[in-house]
Amino acid sequence: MAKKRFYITTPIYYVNDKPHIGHAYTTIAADVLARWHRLEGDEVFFLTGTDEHGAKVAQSAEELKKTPQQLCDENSKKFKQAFKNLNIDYSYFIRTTDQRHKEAVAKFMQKLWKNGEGDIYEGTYEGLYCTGCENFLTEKELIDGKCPNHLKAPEKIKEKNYFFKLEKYLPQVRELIEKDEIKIRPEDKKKETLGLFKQGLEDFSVSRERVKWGIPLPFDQSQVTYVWVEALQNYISAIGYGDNQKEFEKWWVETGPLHLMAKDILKFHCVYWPALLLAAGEKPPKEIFVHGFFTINGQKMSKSLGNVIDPEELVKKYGADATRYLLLAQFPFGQDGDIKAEKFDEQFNADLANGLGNLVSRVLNLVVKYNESKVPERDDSTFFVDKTGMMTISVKNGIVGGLSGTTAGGVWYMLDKLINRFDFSAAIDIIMQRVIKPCNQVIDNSKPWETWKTDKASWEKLMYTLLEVIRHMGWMIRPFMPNTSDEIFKQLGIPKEGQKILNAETMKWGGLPPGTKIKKGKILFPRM
RNA sequence: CGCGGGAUAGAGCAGCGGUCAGCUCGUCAGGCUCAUAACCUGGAGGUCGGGGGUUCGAAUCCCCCUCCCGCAACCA
Repeated sequence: MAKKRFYITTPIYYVNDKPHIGHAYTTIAADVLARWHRLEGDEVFFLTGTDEHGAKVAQSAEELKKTPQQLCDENSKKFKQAFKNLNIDYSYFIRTTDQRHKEAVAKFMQKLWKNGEGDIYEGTYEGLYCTGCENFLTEKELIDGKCPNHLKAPEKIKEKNYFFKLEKYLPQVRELIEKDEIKIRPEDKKKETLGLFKQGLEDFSVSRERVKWGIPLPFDQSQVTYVWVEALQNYISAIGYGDNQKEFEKWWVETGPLHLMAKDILKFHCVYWPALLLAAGEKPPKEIFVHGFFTINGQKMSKSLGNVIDPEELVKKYGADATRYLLLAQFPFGQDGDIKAEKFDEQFNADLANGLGNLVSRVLNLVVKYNESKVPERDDSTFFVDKTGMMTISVKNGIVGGLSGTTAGGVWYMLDKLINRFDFSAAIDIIMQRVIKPCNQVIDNSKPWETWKTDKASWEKLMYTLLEVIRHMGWMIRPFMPNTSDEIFKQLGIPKEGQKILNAETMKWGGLPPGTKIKKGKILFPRM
């Protein structure tokens, strides 16, 4: 666990929509990674924010009789609030209407333009324009050749646009991806990206003439920068591009970003963005991780189907910690997965109430009942072996173990490996299978409710071990469930624990001082 | 042949060349009573979508087929 820097981003979310479960999912994952790295002592910059320009926002604002800026302010606030409710600890929340971002974009675009010598050229954009929407529509959006909102056929219109010479950079970007210098994960998403190259990619327009709500091109004020092109630049404007070279060097050049996102915006991030950066003379992103989509009860999540899950409802029902846990536990992070509302209740009860919560409760209760709430003396000579002969909880080497045949420290080792591989659901499973389950087994086999009377020495060994395992577990779940982690430490009587950093010292066996007065508190997760 | 993914116990998922194919939920039968009607033990339940091949050995690699799903400039 070397001390290093970690720069992680989520996409910035389009304010024309209120936060839904997908936004929450990506952001929670990013937060877990950020927290994990902070625990390891890394210096972390975790960026998220809102994307606020474009015709759609302007249009919605008009319908609501508001200025675009008003609408953006309101909706951006909703995202901030949603993230606060989910206990997201970002370093910086960028808004593309921030002055700083606008200036950075102007500088970036100017660099691409280079007084007409650069990689931007004038061209014509032709599309189907609906005067009602004041927007271009795609063929796909039309119903019977008509705009679905205004029920009339759009006109074919041409406008002057500036285009980016994407084709010039394609070979270079492709090579960078192939060599993993832009590391796209999971592997199948890398394949999918390379597939895009095979299918052919064309230069794309970077400006809009008719759209007013946006950032003007520095070299042609009559045009506004295409939202996507400008939005991508948040990743550099937020860390000082153009106005704080030192910070920019530190995070972009020396550290390099990990862009986290869902697969729908793969092309923008894996192709367009690196190409734009290269054209501007900047380093391409270091790593891009693309996760999957939800389906709800087997159906695609969409507003028109009305099956969108509001993260607020989940938080209201389960609390922030459990919501974070449940979302990440559903399926492997890199893949698509189906979500069913009943499954949340099911897993909440199984893992959190009956598993984690009940374990903490039963262990602390034994201490309250049979040892006057005091942590017993420590005894490292014991280790417990379950029926199959697997070493389940080992204090032999002073560290929590948990896997047959592996060295002590197995659980920590695996957790670190899995989280760094973005395999959150597997990491969660390790905690359930290798920590909580063995503890329950050991308790049942050892019958501490009898031995406190008949064999106090072995009772103490057992109980110290269990309490110390719970302390470790408090650390293990910390990135996923920070509040619960705090609460566990508090109940163990060591509230300061949560302020420490995870390292060889805190991970060592025996961090819980014997004699500590535990404070059995509220039930962590009341059953649904 | 547009690109990509998937098909494994009743349900949801892991495994991706080699211990009896695992886990969670459900189900059946026991046990325990410290705990949030919780926990523990055991059982039933799978010819790993179909066919062919490679291999000493395949759910795992290759080929073909069937069926689902996503993407192809709104949207995590």
